[in-house]
Amino acid sequence: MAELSATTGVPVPTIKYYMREGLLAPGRPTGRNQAEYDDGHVRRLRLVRILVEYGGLSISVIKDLAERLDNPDVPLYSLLGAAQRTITERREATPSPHKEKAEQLVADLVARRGWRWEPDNPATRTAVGVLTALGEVGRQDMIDVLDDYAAAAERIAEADIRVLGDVDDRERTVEVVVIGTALGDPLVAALRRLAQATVARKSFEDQP
Amino acid sequence: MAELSATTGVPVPTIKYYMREGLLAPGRPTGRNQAEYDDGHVRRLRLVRILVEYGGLSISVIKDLAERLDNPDVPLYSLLGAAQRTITERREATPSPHKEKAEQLVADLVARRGWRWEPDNPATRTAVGVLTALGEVGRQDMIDVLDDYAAAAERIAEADIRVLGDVDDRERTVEVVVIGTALGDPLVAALRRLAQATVARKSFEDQP
DNA sequence: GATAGTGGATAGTGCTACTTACCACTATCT
DNA sequence: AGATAGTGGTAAGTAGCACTATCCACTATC
Repeated sequence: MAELSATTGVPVPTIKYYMREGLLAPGRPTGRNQAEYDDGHVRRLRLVRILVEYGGLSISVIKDLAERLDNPDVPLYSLLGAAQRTITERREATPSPHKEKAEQLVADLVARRGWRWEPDNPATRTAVGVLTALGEVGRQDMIDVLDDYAAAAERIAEADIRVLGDVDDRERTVEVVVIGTALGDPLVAALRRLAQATVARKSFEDQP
Repeated sequence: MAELSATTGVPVPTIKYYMREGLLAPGRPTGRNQAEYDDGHVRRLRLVRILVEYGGLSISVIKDLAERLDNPDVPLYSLLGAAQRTITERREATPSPHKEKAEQLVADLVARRGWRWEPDNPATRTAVGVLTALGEVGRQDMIDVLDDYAAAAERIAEADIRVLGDVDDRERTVEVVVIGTALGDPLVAALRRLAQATVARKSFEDQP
């Protein structure tokens, strides 16, 4: 276990805690108080750390994900959907006229883009929630650029799926979805900031 | 105060708490135990709630933001930068060969896109951190689509700046930056998921 | 044979974002 | 005019989370 801790940089008590919580399978026992950990443990531990650190996922969500990953009866396609759904946090907006407008906006956008309309998808709810909030603070201008956001999102999604196409075995596929979803978000956010800094400077220099 | 609570949906004790923490200015006193709250209070309270709920910002970060917003001596450009930086969380990666590669990747990307190279920008650090993590779990394939991500990010940033160009007064400008940054991230993330669902289905149907 | 480490369990920690409880006082309803 | 609910202000308490510390009997290793 000391070795597992050393190669991943995760403290031993934390590893124990993850095992207790079911995020990490126990090692193969080689004696009364000895167990062996293999490469799978290292991979899983790294995955957990990444999801916690960059994805900001809670331990219970990761546990849920880990359980599905470890259960061979769960078919791949449902795993992919579940992974996506689990990672996305639900954000209900309280009913209001703004919410209805927001729902219409999302429905129209989805139709315009030829996307699937999935009202129960947490991503749909989050989009509605964000647009509701924008409506409530009167930021119509931000709602107006929604199509640009959507086009950009589609481009990202295409890249995501391209990556997925290259992967064959089950464990890896799910790993890519989980990591890609959890790490892609902060990555896009970071790149957005970097681009903003440049674009902003450009347009402020033009008219200072 | 009951009215303030009713129009925003924030419980009275929470409003008191926010005032104590300096996120919200006290009302104009009209008597020994009575005060008046105006539209500015409603706006600010909504802003705080949005940043907490969708932006996932901590109270102390929001306090920092609120202080700058309320201080007329802080020039606009520094406020914009501060807002961006405050909202972005820092994510240091521990030194490793992967980290060096990641730094090189980001530097190259920035150069390729003609962006400004800002090594101390938390967004740069986050990008490096994410790429380091990807390297550590051996997800080279995800690193390969970085340019698509960057192109999409640039498109989003352009939309962001376009919105900003339409705003004139100080308080509103900062509000747009803060809200746009804090709400844009989850919005993009949600749209990405929606697009993924469609794109994935398309490519899985082709080869089931 | 001393020391450090093991798997396993329970209890404790530090942090954050609120909530509760209390105060003296006052607006408002009846 | 008296009961009731609400006010601003403050101090103390709470719930949840992600660990972290302590303890245990035991064992591998120096």
